[in-house]
Amino acid sequence: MPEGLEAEIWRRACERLVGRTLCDVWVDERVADDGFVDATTGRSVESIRRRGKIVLIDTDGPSIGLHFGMTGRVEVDGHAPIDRLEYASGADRSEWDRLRISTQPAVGTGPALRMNDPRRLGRVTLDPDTSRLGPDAGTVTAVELGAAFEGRRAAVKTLLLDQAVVAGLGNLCADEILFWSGISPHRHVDSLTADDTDTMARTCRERLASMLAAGGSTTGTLEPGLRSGGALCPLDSAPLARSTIGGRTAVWCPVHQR
DNA sequence: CGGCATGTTTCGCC
DNA sequence: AGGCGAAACATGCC
Repeated sequence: MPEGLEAEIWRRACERLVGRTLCDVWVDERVADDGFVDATTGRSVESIRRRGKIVLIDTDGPSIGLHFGMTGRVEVDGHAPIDRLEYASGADRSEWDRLRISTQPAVGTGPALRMNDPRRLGRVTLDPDTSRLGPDAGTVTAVELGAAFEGRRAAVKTLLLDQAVVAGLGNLCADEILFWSGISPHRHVDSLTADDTDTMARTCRERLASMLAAGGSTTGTLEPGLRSGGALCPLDSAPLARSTIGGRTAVWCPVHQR
């Protein structure tokens, strides 16, 4: 699940931690920065932010960075804002827990913040470096997108997934943006017109807002059920195409995406 | 068993 | 020098 939209859903859930003190911190040391427990225990939570796909929990000490990899998810006060992970195990085993933090005051039993990640590609960091992230996909402007593409030649799909170009897009949202922009994922950015980048930036803002309201990156028109093969384009009923671009599977409509 | 999965980093090759 | 593609990482599921 974890694209920028899921990070935003979890950021909102984490806001209820503001004002509390972190009193009991446990972390899987294989996914955390050295000294994480000592640096965070006893700190109080001041604010929650998000940059791209990273949730930042600001304390009166360091900021905690949560990155979710492919299968990470979060529970706050025992509540999971997103309970079913696409392309991940439906199980929820405690041995896959990577972070557990109890707070004072506590709400209910169990940890106030819990991150569970079967595949262990997620990371828990101290003061994560977000300086290389591009503009957020949810608010990106045509000017910003044009500037980010300047001097680049790679396939547009590859650049949309590059967090230094635009921050927050994952494989599903990138395909969704291209689908509604009418642009093939194979197009190289040096062939895009000003109209193309304008359409893409506007589509980013509109579709991401709509998908966030609907529940995240699986709620697009190009929903996961259409990605397996043999599905038809919801716009013109042409068979959808699949190919590998930038190491990821792209799904698109060869008829209306050019 | 082989292949694939909402992600990032690293390593060579231009 | 820096962009680019493939491989690596780690684990579960179909």
